[in-house]
Amino acid sequence: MGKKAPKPIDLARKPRGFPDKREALIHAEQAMIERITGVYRRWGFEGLDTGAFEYTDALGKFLPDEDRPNAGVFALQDDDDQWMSLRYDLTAPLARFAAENWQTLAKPFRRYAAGPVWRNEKPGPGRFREFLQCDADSVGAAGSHADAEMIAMAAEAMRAAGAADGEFAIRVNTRQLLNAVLDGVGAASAEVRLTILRALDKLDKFGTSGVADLLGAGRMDESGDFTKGAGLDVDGVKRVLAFAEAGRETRSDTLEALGQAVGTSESAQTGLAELKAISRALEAFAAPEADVVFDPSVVRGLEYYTGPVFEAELLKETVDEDGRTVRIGSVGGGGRYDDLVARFTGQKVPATGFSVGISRLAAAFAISGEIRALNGPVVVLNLDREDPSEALRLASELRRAGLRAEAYMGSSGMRPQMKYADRRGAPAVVMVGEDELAKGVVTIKDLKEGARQAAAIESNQEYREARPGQFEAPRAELVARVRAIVEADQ
RNA sequence: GCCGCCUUAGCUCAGUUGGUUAGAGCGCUAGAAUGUGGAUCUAGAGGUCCCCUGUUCGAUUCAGGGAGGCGGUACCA
Repeated sequence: MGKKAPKPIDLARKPRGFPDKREALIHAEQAMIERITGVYRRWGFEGLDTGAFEYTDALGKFLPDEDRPNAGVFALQDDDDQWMSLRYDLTAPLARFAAENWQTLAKPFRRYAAGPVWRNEKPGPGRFREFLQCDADSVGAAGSHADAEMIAMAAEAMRAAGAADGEFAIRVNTRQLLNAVLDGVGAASAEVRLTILRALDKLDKFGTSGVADLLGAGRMDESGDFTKGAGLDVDGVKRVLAFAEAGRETRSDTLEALGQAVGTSESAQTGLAELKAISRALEAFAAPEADVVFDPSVVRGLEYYTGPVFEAELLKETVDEDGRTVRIGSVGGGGRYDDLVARFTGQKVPATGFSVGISRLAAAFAISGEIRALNGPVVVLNLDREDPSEALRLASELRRAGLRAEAYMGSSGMRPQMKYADRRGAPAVVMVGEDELAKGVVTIKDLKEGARQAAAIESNQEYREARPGQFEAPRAELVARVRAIVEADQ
């Protein structure tokens, strides 16, 4: 009795979709944000941060008097019983800010923002309930050249985030053309129109036959679950598919193909004119042809987009450590939302914007093993358990010279201290014991070099005598010798 | 939400056709090694076999229910 540890009171567990992030991931995400906001700033956008919470009605949907105020968003009631929600994107808070400060802003108001957003949805690979977005928006900018600017800048942001030639594409479409097609097949009810749009959006996922099923009777997924379709007849399915698959290699070829697939209605003409204007502007921006494609199957969210819509897709295949291909797909998106600010001001304000999903992009890089562990600090071993002063002094000296260094703060002996340095990824270890103090030297061990040399050593005895990677240096040379190791290691 | 699969040591997983002491590899701790990380050898610690109820002389194993995880699908402003 009494030997076992007491039973824990609480389980250490974490809600799904709220990821813990270790150093390598934190650095990767922050570097990505810095590079992308760098692009936004260079294009003339200014920073604006807003708080995590907004009043629920300011976010537009999910009113607090509905049955489930928390569906989709995380909501709670303030002291005065008003419902507040954690922001689910950075665009809705921007619309609120722009409306509140409209009189004092230089128009168009061009701002960028980066930060966490929250969605109360089921998480999946690369999908979280708390994740980082990095946005740019122009509020008060009408005209296709403003949309084209977003698109060209999105491509540049993707490159800045680390996607190389051919590893991503910005896929562009416009709501006007989608409306033309819906009208063309006589889809009158909102329900059927929604179902058709959702089916279209899945072209890259399910292919032609899967989308044909969804446009017609319905589709069975691989677990046996059935999704009801839009109920179009054979001719209707054919016409929608002909439109969806009008995408061609080049933007001008796609425009030509679309001209035939989309008819002559007013919205068809408007949509084609939008894409043509975007195409012209993209050439002026010198956006590489392969970066931006026109793709009629792009739909995006159904709530607030009113004109051009676009999506940043990671084309590079992401393979996890078990060799399985993980589907990442869209890592960003945007479009024109001319009605969002009008909710607050009553007056129509044209706006267009773009958002990069930092967390998903970083997750994609992490899954395929591209995020490397960072070097740890130089560790100064503490060999005098009675008085650690010498170790503290040496570590301070290294820090003052700008090196990342720490004195060992635990209570273990030398072997565990070496092990600790190894597991921290320390480039070097500094040792000063009685011998060194007496001789006025420091012992420095280059851990990476040591491991390299030790790989060739067979016997224990030889290993013990070799002390690979280790050398003595005059105390005065401490900083210079350690710096040489650290710098060689980067 | 709906569908499928899964849950045994810190991790990855064997196994028990219902039976007495439930295993491996990795990791961890200690030692070989008298101030020295990785590799090597030796020893050791570590378990509510997810939870509840039922069937049974007996349940980690069977049945029902629940929870959690993974995947698909729906939704995704």
